[in-house]
Amino acid sequence: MSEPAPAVEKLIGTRIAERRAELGITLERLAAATGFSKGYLSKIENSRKVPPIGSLSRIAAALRTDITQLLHTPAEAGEGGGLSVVRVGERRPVVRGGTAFGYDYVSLADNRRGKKMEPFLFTFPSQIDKYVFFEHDGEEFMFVLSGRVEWQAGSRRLVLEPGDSIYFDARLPHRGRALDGEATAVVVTYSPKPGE
Amino acid sequence: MSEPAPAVEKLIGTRIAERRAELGITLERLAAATGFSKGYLSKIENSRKVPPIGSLSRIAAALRTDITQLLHTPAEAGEGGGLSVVRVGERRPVVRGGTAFGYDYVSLADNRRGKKMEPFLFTFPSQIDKYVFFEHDGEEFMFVLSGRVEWQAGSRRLVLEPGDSIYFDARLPHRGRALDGEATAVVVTYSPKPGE
DNA sequence: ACAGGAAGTTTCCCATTGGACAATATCCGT
DNA sequence: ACGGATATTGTCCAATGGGAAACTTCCTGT
Repeated sequence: MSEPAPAVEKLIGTRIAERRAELGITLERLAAATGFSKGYLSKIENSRKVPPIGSLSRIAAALRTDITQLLHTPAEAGEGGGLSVVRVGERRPVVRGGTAFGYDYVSLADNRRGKKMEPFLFTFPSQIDKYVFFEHDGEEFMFVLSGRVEWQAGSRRLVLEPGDSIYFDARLPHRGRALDGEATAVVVTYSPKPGE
Repeated sequence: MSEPAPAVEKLIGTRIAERRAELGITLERLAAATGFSKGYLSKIENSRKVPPIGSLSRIAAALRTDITQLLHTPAEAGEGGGLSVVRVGERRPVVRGGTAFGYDYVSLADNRRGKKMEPFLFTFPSQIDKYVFFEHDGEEFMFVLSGRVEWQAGSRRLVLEPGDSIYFDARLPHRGRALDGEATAVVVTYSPKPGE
């Protein structure tokens, strides 16, 4: 039986070793910090043992890193993936939602999975069908390109002019509309969930 | 010894269950896809068992997710403002870096911790001191406001005009410069690390 | 050159755990 | 109530996490 073994696990050891080198600390010090024996840690770094999640978490903490850093995806998403360009003329209106809530917006990146941020070009029309609040996990950034936008987030209500930007926790109920005529803005959202 | 144990592991099960619900597939189908028994998977979802990294990786693959998604530490810190506005006139040049590399850029959000995205207003000058590549963890989004920018990411080199945008894996070595005169762009970076 | 040591590796071993299997429980629709 | 799906739980053996300590290198001083 062949082991195709893309083996995320093989990398963990190297990552830990690299990180420890960065910090310039010895195996023994790491052992003291984590509570593991230096022998065990050595085996881990050389990929002879794979720690369970809990242990890896302790190690990550001792190395002042996040556990996800140590698990960093193997194949560096290389060509094809990794990059997406959207030209002015190539913008495609977002399928889901679209103009549904009275806003027009187009996606500024293709829909490849694993993306951490979701960029949109928003157009606030002069009239909005349903002026409702949005409230979702994650964080949101908006940069006003043109027009004036009245923005409400939480208890605050403010008017944003071109060039103004705002960053907020998307769990705050928020909504916005153009004050006179139309307004456009670049909006980037971050969402902890995979997406979809 | 008491176990303070914030236990990242408790969350894994829930994450998997949620993700499986999203996909609308049954335990049995997941069992078939992963090669594990449905009984075992059930225990995992209920946090009665914690899978080792390799197994978790297989599960993540079957759920068409990344392993890091399943381990992602939950929402930390809620309030404390949750909102920050930067007016056109109030932009402050970023301290670290600043014009160091030949680029001018100002932060478009204050430096509160825990922020997931980091928005900047970039100005590409006509002359750049050191035209070096950047390469860091995370992802990056750029929306060109004015001027023409020659951008290189990985092996690709392209010219972006106002309104064009690009999204890419920041591990790809990347750099950019204004083609004629000056150029400005909104740049938003996402970095998996807490900070620094 | 040799003695001391610090950092890292490997061997040996056992207590713990991963994970299959089958039985049981829960939730439908008819 | 009965059947058929899906989910949970108890049992149990093989696999593994992980410690203790011996064994390497590679210094640095005398």
